[in-house]
Amino acid sequence: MPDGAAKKPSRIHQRTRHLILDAALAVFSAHGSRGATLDQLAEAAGLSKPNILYYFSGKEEIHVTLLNQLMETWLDPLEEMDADGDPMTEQLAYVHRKLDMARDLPRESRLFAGEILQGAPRMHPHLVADLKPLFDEKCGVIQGWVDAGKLAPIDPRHLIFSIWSTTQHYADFDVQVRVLSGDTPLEGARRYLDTLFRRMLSV
Amino acid sequence: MPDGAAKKPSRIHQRTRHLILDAALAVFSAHGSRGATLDQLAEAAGLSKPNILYYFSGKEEIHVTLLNQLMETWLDPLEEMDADGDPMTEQLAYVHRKLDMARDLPRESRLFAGEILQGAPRMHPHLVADLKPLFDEKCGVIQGWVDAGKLAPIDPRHLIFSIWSTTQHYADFDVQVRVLSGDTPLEGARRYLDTLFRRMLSV
DNA sequence: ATTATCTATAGATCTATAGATAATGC
DNA sequence: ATTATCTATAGATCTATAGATAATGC
Repeated sequence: MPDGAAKKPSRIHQRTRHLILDAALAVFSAHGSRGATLDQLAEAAGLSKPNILYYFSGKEEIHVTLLNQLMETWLDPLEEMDADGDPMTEQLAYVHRKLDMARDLPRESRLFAGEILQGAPRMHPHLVADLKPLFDEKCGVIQGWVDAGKLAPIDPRHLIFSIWSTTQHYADFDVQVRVLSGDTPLEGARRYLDTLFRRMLSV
Repeated sequence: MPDGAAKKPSRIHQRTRHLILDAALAVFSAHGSRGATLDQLAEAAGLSKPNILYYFSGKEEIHVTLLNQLMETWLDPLEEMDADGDPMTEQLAYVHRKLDMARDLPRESRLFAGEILQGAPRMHPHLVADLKPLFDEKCGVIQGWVDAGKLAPIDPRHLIFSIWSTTQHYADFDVQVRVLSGDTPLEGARRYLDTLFRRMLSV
């Protein structure tokens, strides 16, 4: 093999990697970084423990890989907020995208929540390097809309925090939400949050 | 000792129990149920491992004791919501109490969040037996205010969820909040949330 | 020939106990 | 006398490796 040529991963290799990462998402999001064991990963992936360690150097590498992939997914909906769009429409669309993610990607939401809850030991650099610049940019956009009188005056930072917290709540605190509201209340949540932010931001 | 007479715990016993539980709150909230080790508990409490097990039958009992105590603390601010008070004042006061708790009891907030995040394996019965009835009662109170035209029409359940999520966010996602907003932003949070719920609930 | 997988197990970490000793309260 | 604490370590659990075998791709 020539110098510097990357070894092309086989199709089986790629498929098994995905299999392991998907199993790991389930296990890590349900039991936490420390609660997850190689036994559980192997069981969930339908592989032996040594086989998992053939694909990843260890439990920690699997976890870190998962979190790195997640960061991109997590930034996407904020990136889509369009400075040239209608301000109110853009905000409500962002709320809806985040709520869709709470519904469709609850394991990812809980994985992220667990990491932040414990002080972001693995993700802290990502937060500073990737999330912070995007956050600042979008805060600037929102502040611009406020200054132009197109949104009611608010602190953009806290607006974004409240959008994150209210939407992710339905994924992260799912058990509690179920106990308290009986049914799966995502339709009601959508109506409520739409009203909440519409009233908040109307000039 | 007569039949059925409880053995009176000595003063040292009570003090050491508290010492252990306080250390455990720090360790469990920072590392999760599985991430916390007896070594860390002993270190944090300044005691030997066997001494800790002299006071509690094991790690699990310490964790459960912590969560049981927490449930009461956690219900308190909701219990204070007064059906005879002024509706808007009561709602905003509740928001402020919850935000005070995020500031003053962040470890408790994170301990609770971690437990719910992992499906409430220990607290689920408490949620059903203690939280649900109180939640339903207060939802009824809020619905009464809405029906009487004293609050704007909203679903009380989602209102409460949004108060919980927006306030606890400042404790549970503290690291992220710090990275993104630079300073400790609790004064700004108070103003923002006051405005948010005032606009939401104004008739 | 190389890649992918397994069984068996070594080594590390963590929980909990055995057994001895010191401190406290009648 | 009882309560509280310690050192040393047994036993359980978990991560990772050794070494052999099966499957895949030139």
